[in-house]
Amino acid sequence: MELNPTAYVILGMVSREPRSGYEIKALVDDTTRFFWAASYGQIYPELKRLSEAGLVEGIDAPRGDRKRTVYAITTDGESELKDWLRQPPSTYEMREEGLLKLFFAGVLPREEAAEILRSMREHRVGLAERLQKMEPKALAKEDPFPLIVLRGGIEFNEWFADWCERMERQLLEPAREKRSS
Amino acid sequence: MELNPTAYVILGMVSREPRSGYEIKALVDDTTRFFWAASYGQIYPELKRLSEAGLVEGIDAPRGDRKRTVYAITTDGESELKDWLRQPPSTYEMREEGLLKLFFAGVLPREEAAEILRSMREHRVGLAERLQKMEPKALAKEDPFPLIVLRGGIEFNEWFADWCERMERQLLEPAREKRSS
DNA sequence: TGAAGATATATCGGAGCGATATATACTGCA
DNA sequence: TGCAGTATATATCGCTCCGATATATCTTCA
Repeated sequence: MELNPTAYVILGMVSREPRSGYEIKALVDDTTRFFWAASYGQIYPELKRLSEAGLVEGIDAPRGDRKRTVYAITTDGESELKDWLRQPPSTYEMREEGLLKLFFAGVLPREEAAEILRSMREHRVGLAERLQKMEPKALAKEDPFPLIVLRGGIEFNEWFADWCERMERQLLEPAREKRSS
Repeated sequence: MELNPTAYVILGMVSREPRSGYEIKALVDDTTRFFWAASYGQIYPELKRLSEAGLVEGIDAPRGDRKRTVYAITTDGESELKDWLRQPPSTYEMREEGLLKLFFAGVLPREEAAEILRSMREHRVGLAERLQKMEPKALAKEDPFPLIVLRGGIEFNEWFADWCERMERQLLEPAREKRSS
């Protein structure tokens, strides 16, 4: 079975209980978005494909007169999800405009280069706080893994913020030798 | 001036000396790729646009009979680059299949969930080593910023590897209470 | 009653990325 | 000398992804 990672996000999101495309999107935006996003343009077509492949099953679940389809994982879908979880992860990407700017910061005066690090730090501090506010919700669930991942995110952002602070200090400190570890 | 970040990668890469599209691509693959990639399909069209906008200047620089164009930054290009560097960074993305798998690892037995963390750790250790091998080259340049960024990458991967190790231990350690900070 | 916001599905355009096509030039070695 | 393999150089295609938006119905509450 050849599925893209987005398909597995969906399988994972419906693996505990059936959900609509809209609910999946909202859940993704609230949880995995920080390391794996998904848009409507991916979710709805993918739900159709997964349904045709027999990995999920669409169930009519209207709310009032507005029609609504929730998708439940099938036994085939479950084993597909588990097979994927057992493979070593293969996709790792990062896009960080801050690091890019820092990389080219040699064309700026030192003080302006330090400003890049200040912006980066501020952003990471804010992110860590935002994630911290999500902890109670994750703590309330019985599945411990979302909480582990969330705490990893918090720790990562705190590490990053700290690194920015240290690099800023190093940059502004009265230059002795040019560089030393 | 409305430019995408890739355009600024190019401006940055030609800001010290003129380079061909091929050289820019090779440089990106050797340096910024870990936090900002660029493909031929972006670079060559973008060089044309930047040239038309007067931010870079194409110069014929054939090697033997094979034609070749190197691009030099113009004064307009320089101030455009600096303006961009002075804006706070706005793009931050991460795609980490490992964290995604960990997020859903609750459907697996504990030992198999720990295996995800082992794969992730192994990958990060390898990455840190790869980056470490690039240090001498970065140290040889007089611009300190690529070195700072490189060392940040090393430290990040080491932090990540360490986190994976700690989480694996926590996962396998004789479960007392379900969770505690 | 009616405006605002939430739920629900669908689709479009643009950007990014990997892969590949096409040529020429250099390098090593049989 | 021949030639195979690799490096240089430019160009392009198809796919995925993402943000934005369109459309419609439902709920809330002033």
